[in-house]
Amino acid sequence: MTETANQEEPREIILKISLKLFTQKSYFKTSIADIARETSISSGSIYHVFKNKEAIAQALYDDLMERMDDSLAEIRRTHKTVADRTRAVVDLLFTLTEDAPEVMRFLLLSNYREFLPTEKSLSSSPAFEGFKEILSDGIKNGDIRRMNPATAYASFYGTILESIRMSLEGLLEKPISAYNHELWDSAWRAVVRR
Amino acid sequence: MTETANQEEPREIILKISLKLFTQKSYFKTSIADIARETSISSGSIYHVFKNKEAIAQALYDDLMERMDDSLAEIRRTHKTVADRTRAVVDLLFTLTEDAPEVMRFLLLSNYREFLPTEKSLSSSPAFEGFKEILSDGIKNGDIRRMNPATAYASFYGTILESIRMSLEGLLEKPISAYNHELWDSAWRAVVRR
DNA sequence: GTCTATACGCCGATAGAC
DNA sequence: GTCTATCGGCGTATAGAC
Repeated sequence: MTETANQEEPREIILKISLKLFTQKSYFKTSIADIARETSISSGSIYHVFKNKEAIAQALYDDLMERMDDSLAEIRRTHKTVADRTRAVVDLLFTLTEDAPEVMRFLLLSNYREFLPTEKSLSSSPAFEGFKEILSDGIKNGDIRRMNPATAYASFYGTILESIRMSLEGLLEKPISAYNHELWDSAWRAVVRR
Repeated sequence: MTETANQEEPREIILKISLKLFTQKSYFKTSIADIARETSISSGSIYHVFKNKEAIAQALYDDLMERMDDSLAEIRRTHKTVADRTRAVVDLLFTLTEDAPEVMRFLLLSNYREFLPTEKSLSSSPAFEGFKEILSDGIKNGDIRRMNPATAYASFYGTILESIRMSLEGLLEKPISAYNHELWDSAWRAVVRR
């Protein structure tokens, strides 16, 4: 660490502001000049840190996904049953929705594949493949009824992700965590064995 | 009708090609020059029909939503129970996904609110409000268990819309209609009374 | 109502001084 | 590693002939 503590690095400032702007006005309507103005970092310096505009979005995506992967690993370590693990995943996603809504906006509403054309769709990302696998494990061990894994995923996470979208759009009266139990229960009913 | 029959009007040609391009490469990466080339209509003529690029997207959206509204009205007329109506809605959406995937891409994957900032989110559109209402009716008459209507919507249509997204992304082995029964059944389990 | 030609602003990216 | 200045190109939209 060559920096004095408490000083936020330019890279982090740029990423933070870019996430805000990309989710507020969309990637394509955000110019480097916008980012320069809001960060008080000149466009020249921005290009010193990132090769181009797309590289900013890519770094954002990589950072978010790494956090998601870490959280998934933590969940696998601290929870063992399918019910507990899915509950923890829902907790994680709802907590993110409340504490870092821009992150969920970026993942669910920004259509990031338009500007990161090499990235996979959200449901094919490593983290979400992990979420799928939790359900597949449940089919194997009988906690979840015999069904097509894709149907199980669409049912369980479709419910959860749609409710997050609604929350981000301001369509829920209360913070989404208030519906945590009810939504998990509803999603679980769709897949639970009897 | 001042046209000889069988001649497709410029407006319709422009809309058809624009829908294709907007969903293939996204609205922001599609230029008027692209549309001019693919339609063999000059950019000058395109601007004669539409005030600007956004007006093309708006016309597309309005046309799609009008079709959706009509289909919803038809469903209400020809089906009476909540189960039958939701089955018909799922049929409608899956048929659209197979026969006019660009339409579903536009509605579900294009994030149209980025370029049509005055439009509501899909789940707040008149057609989808109607889909919601079908579920609310079910809560009233007892076919659906007592639950928050937003939760019912997220559960039922979250399942259906997520599966459509997966189908559009090529993540399902078979055409989505092959999963019609299984998906309706799974979505229904989440909300049905007992 | 169709075309060609072009104006003009915006924005990503670079050059180069400090 | 930060800045200012600027280039080059693209893309929307318009002008105006036919």
